Amino acid sequence: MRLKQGFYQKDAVQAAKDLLGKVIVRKYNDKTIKVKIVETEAYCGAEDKASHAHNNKKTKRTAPMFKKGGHSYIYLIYGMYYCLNVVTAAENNPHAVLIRAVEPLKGLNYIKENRQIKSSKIENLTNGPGKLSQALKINKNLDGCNLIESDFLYIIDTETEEFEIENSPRINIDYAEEYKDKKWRFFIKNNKYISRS
DNA sequence: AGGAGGATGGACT
DNA sequence: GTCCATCCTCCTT
Repeated sequence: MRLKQGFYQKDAVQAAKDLLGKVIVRKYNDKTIKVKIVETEAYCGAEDKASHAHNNKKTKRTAPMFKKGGHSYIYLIYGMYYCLNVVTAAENNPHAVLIRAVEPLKGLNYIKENRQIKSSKIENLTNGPGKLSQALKINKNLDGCNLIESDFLYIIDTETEEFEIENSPRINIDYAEEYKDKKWRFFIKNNKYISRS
């Protein structure tokens, strides 16, 4: 079942944990890809120095973070890769969850098609934020889209096996001063598709 | 198993 | 001009 508006009306830390095990559905050109979320990071409102929306900084790029929970926030990083975030909490409270790694469930052939790499290891296809965006053909066109209504990108809840959640500091946010040690990265314990241990 | 180097572009000072 | 919520390949231990 598709996650509804209510699911997203919570702070990013809670949402980052709740999103683990949920399934992202991506459709384009009559193709369907499904992947399970196995690793996330929470970026928490105006106080969080790691967040693009620190001090409520609202620009063309960060505007989607200020939307009501349940929208996407997609930005270009290092000139080459896109990162997919799920906006949470209330309108004008810029919380978002970065999807850092996913596990392929359906459409593996399409994922391989979208990811041209030498390595043939399945784990290397979607175990990082830039990788999974490439695998799912995620780009600026999907920035700010409504995950409750979109036919191209949304998240569903399915029967999943029990799992344990581990946490750690977030990746590559050395600039965030006292916020860089917050353990706001969450991942499924022992899952082989996480970006790093 | 881990580091160097490069690719590449938008946002911001 | 500098900084990035990154990744890939090739190289040395």
